[in-house]
Amino acid sequence: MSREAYPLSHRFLRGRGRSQLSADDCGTIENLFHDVERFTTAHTILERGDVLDQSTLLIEGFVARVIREEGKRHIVALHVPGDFVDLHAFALKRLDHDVVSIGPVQIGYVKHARLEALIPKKPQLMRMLWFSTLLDAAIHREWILKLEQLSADGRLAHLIAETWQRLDFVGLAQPTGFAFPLTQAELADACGTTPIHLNRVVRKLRETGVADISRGRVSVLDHAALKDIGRFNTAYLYGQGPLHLD
Amino acid sequence: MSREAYPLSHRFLRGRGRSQLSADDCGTIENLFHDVERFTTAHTILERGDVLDQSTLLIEGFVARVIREEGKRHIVALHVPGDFVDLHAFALKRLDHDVVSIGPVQIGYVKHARLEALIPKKPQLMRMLWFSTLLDAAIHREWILKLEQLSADGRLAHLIAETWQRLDFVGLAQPTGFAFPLTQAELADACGTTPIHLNRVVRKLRETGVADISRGRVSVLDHAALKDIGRFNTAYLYGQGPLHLD
DNA sequence: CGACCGGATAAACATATGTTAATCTTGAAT
DNA sequence: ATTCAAGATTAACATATGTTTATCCGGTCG
Repeated sequence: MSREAYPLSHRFLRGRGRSQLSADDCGTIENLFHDVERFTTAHTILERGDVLDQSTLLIEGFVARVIREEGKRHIVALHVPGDFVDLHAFALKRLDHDVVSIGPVQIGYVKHARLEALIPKKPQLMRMLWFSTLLDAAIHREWILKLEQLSADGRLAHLIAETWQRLDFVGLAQPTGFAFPLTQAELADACGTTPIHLNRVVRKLRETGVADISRGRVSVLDHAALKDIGRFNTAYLYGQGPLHLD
Repeated sequence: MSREAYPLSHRFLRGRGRSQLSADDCGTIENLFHDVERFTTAHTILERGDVLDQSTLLIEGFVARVIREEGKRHIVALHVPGDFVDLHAFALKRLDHDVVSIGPVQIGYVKHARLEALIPKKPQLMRMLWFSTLLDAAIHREWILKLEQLSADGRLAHLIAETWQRLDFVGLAQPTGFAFPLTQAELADACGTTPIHLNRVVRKLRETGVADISRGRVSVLDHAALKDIGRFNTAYLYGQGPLHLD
């Protein structure tokens, strides 16, 4: 149904207030995209400093927002299908970070001029677009909290719990876990630690029967323990209705 | 001039694109606020979970966005005069964190209904409001980066450099430093470390002649060293024009 | 003037994490 | 099947940071 009707955008805000969009709005969004692109391998989609006249919707796969400094890579955000990855560029115009694909991805492009034209015509839709950028900011704040509060094992547990929940919003989580193509080095970049130490943590989670991360897949074995270690509370994701997981 | 004309809002977006607001827009903003409040002492202005029908502009002083967990306080954002502290509540409706005053503050309140009414009438103004929430998100990302990348001395140096720059945008920085009422315990909450360790760092910055933090004031002695220690690059603040500092 | 209190400073020790260097697995390519 | 490269794992050691406890300092109030 919605999946067939909106092949590009059916996951946008799913589980987080998509129902507040009218069928008309959903159609408007679906038709915004003038181009769709696929990458099968790791690829830098957008570069820091780029001045943009378009924004990017993630349709399939994972992308990360990355800042490189002194030979190191730091992941400051991770996106799942349905996320409007750099809608913020609509107002900011230039990027303060790179956007890179992790594993195979499919993305859609919208010209800012087309968004511009919607402001007076579709105020409710614009509010939902604004809302989606604020969800990103709420996730940013939670990452700040987890980095201030938790040590490496808590950070990894939190990342897993958050990603599982976000994938569940858009129908891509299984009860046993989820597909997740990040390498340990990339997980370390997202947790603010080193690959060596992250490996210690991965093994510890495995040995304690909490979760198993291997071959591009996360298997969650003890959800309660995972949420406890990561101090994960779903409120900041602003999900609607009952959650499938738990 | 603008200070007298807009006593509440003259600092909003100053140094960051305020010039893109028409005189009409500036007047509209100034007249949005139905109430102004002062607190002379530490005070919880808004609480996590609150459902809001209004948002808050910081007119004078400092406020922090705080998350309390397990007896500890974590500062996930810090605001300076001119910041629309919780404009994001306009779209999110409920808060995922507390907002607390640090030292004496003055704040103004706008009803969401009044903002709502502006969407169709003042599209350019709405875009600037959206823009201001995206600036917050850019700062969030930089905090994530600094927490992932830097150890405690770098984090503190970065916080000082960032705050100095943001205060300079709104005309509240001096060439020698700035008034900053955070205690060492609060600085620790903002840097993700303990008061004891933060004290070590404060002393080190003092002993090495980089900066002196005492009696509610930051004195910057060696700006180049400070920026270097904190890996501070101002680009993410999206300031306009030449910078006074440096 | 003295007492008091929040904040700052300090020492000693335990632990998480970083660093360097190597080795081991695994899956893809030939 | 063999080779190869990328990723994962391990060990040994150095260091930053956390923890606990105590002392010191400076302003405020009686």
